Formats: sequence, C-alpha cells, structure tokens
Amino acid sequence: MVRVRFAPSPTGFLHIGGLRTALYNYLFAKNQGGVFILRIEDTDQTRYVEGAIESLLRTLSIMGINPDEGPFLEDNKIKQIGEFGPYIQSERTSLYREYIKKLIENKTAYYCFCSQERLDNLRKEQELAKMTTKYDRHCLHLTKEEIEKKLEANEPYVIRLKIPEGETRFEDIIRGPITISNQEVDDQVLIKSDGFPTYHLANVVDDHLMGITHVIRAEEWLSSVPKHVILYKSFGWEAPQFAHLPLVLNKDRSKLSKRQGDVAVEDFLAKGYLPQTLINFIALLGFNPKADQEIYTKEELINAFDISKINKSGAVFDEQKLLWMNGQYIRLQTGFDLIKSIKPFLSSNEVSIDENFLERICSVEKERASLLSELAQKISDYLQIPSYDPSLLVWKKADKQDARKHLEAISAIVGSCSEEKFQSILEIEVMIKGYIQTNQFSNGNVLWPTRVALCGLAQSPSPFELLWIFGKEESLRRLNHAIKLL
RNA sequence: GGCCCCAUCGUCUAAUGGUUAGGACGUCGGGUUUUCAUCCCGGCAAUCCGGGUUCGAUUCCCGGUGGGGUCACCA
Repeated sequence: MVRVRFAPSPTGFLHIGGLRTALYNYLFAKNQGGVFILRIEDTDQTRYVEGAIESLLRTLSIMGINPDEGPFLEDNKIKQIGEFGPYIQSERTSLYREYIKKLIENKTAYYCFCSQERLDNLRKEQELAKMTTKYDRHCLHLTKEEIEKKLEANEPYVIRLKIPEGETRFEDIIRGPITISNQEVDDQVLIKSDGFPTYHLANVVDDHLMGITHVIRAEEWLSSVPKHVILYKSFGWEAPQFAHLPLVLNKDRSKLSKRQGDVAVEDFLAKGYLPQTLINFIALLGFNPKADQEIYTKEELINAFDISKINKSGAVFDEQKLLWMNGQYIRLQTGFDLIKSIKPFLSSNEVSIDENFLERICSVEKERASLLSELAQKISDYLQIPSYDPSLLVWKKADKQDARKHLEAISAIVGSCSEEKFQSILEIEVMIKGYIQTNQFSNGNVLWPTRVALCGLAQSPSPFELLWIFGKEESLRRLNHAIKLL
C-alpha cells in the first residue's frame, strides 16, 4: 500500500512550490489507490506563527487537497484523524527523545557541547582556508564520565549524527542513481539545544513510524538525502523511495521566491484565480500527460499521473499563461458556480443584489474576464445608469438625429415586446435585427447607440445581451434616458 | 569555492537512432463583428558547444559551457 505525505512547516502561507509538492503527493497517492498523509513539521520554535496551521489547512481545503490522515479543521478547530498520530511534530517530541537514545546507545550519534561561538569561529576558519565547512568532531571522543559530568552541570548540548566513512548511494525515482561521498556530509545536529529535533531526525523517525513508502519533495532536499539514508541505516530501518521534484522558478530561473512577485497560494486566490486553475496549472509545471491538452480536471490528472514522467529540470512560473488558463476556467464555470466564486470579490451592497440578475451579468461578462476580481468589478456598471457624454451615443458613421431616431424606434419595439421574448438573447437579437433588415439600415447605426444607451460605455457586451440582462423595464428606462440626452 | 542536479522556441512542454522537431501561452498578421472580449485562420520562433559511437544523432557516451540547488542548533 502506497503511503505518501506532504510535510510542510507552518509559515503562515502556502508557497506555490509547496502546493505543487502537496499536489504531486496527492495525485500519486490517489493514482496508486494509496493514502495521502498531511504532517505538520513545526519543530522550529523560533518560527512559530500564531494560526499558521489553521491557515494552511484552510488553503489546502480550498484547493481540494484533503488528507486521508492528519490534521483537519472542524468548526475552526484543529482535529486529527489516522492511526499514526499525532501528525503535528511538536506533539511528538517525546518520541524523538526515545528514538535518539537508540542512536546514542549504538554509537551512531553523540553529544556535542560546543558553543555557538566555537562553531562560528570554526566555520570562519574553514571558509578562510577554503575547506568544506563541517563540524570538526571536537566532542566525538568525550568519555562517558566527561559527558555525564557536563550533563549534570546542565551544560547545553546538541546531539549529532556520526557520519560513517565511505559513500552513500541511493536511487531517486526521477533522477536515477546518485552517489555522494560521506566526506561531504556533516555530522548533522539531530536534537537541538532546546530539546526539539531538527528536520532530519523528525522526518526520518516519522516517515518510518508512519509507514511512508515514497518521499516526494522538492529538489532542494536532494543534497541532504545521504544524511537521511545514513539515519535509516543507523536505526536499522529500510529507507523509503525518494523522488525529488524539479524546482518552480522565478523569471530569472532562481528558486521561486517572494520579492520577485507573489508566491503564496493565498495571494493568487485573492487576486481572483480559481483553485481549479491553480491546480491545473501547477500540475503541468513539470509534468505532462498529453502534449496537446491543456485543461484537465482533477480526476483526469489523477488518472494520468505517472511519477516516472516528471521532468528533471526546473520550470519558470509564467503568470501570463496562468492568466490565460484562468480565463478558460471562468468561461467553463456555470452561472451558479460563478456567482459563488465571485461573491468574495463583491462589495457589501453588491452581494445582496438579485441572484438571477447577477447570474445573467456573469454569464455574459465572463467572456471578457481573466480574473474573478475583474469580473466582480464589472458588476457595478450594471447597478445604475452610468453618466456618459451624450456624443458617445452617436456612431462614427452617423449623427445625432440618426441615433435619436433609432433609439426611439428600439424603445418602441422593446416597449411593445412580450416579457417572454426577453428570456432569450437569440429572440431579442432576431427582433432587433428584424427592425434593421426590414428597413435596410446598417447594423452600426442601430446597434451602437442602442448598446451605449444601455450601458454608457464605449466597450461592452452586445446590445442583445444587455437587453437580456436588464429585462424589459430597466432597458426601457435606460433607452429613454438616452433619448432625453440627445 | 566544494559537492550534487539539470539543459528542445522568450515561457510551459511533446517526440524519435532516420519527423517539414508537434502542441500551448505570449507575440505578430488576418478573418468574424456595432465596440471590447471571445472565437477562427496564418506567420515568426528551439534541440547550448565540442568530441566520440553509428550508415545516420536533437536522442546514446565523454568533455566543456551555462543555469540551478545545497553547504545552520531553518525547514
């Protein structure tokens, strides 16, 4: 049974790169009929952020990436589900202390009492000498008595992993075999002086205890795999399979970071991107099931997901293409779903407007919006007759009298038209076009002033769509208002 | 700098030991159209360089170059 995990640290927001790691873990688990686990890696006390876990859970839930095991939100409270919990590392500290004892006992880990100052100086010296910066094992050969004495005296200490001689080989699913000389690997701190484990220890212990079969994470972790492999060996455990994902990059091809633009999923949601867009787009950043298809549902992605097809090289995050894709998704949304999606972007008085009216506006305006926020902004133009220069009513190939003549005619037609006909854009079009054709007018002479009379804008949907949106009564009001202006 | 990873249009990518190297975004041009957008059609645009293996390499191997990651009591 495949068991994978997404193991973020709660920083207060979900990074786009993190979203992809979460998504690939999720897609792989679902594709394999396995279990997707969420584990919170909050072992750094100095980075504690109030409410960060809640915010992370909320965002993942919005994105539709829900764990089979791990923490989740219920009535805004963090609950946990699964037999391998707790799934929040700060609640597992006693476990790590228990397991580190085994490493001390079998001498694959050791106490280190070196001060931060000593370590800093050591590093500086090594840098000056252009050597690899590593711990010099100053404390490795302390006797049992010396260690006990220091512990009794309450001297602060850390526990380090003792890297053995030789080299470490491992197989990465995406990259193939990788060999690194152990000389390159530092005696990594496993337990910090505050008693908390570092990432490396907590990660290995938890992955083992939780029965993780595949570790899928970003490439930035590739160089610390030897530490983990050595840790597994030190415990006498079998290591899971590793798959290191290519990085998501800035325009300049460096690791995607703040400063060069938005990186938080929450930022993109706030800008008006749909969760589906983000999922679809991010899934295709480093993976492609089919060359000639761009839009995929989550189910399609799950079915098509193939871990061996993941690319090796980093992918630039191109917001232009994201924007295009969001426009596609907005157009794909049906009226009711769209209303739900844009509600958060509406002002308080706009939220209360009639849903049918809103649905009509959205179904027409969605053709020219790439962001939900853009769409929401258009709503206000429909709530009142905007003020406009009367000369706007006159088409470039006509004059004032002509505009007035047609507006009066259209007003009359609309006035005598049944409410029923107003339920169909097509019927409205047939009606207006009938007026144009029987009198042999040109489209522009009639349609331009009609359209402007209805919306007051140089650019807008067609007059047929506007008539349909406003309905008979409001349309007449606007047409007659325009006639008065002329 | 040491170590590790990577290399197809500007960007995301497809493909193959023999193809006119395909698609998408963007861009440019055209069409539809009362406007804008949508939509449709078309153009420009890529196998990093050098060796080898081979009848043939963009594909396989080696080297170079370039880019990235990582070198914490952060994850």
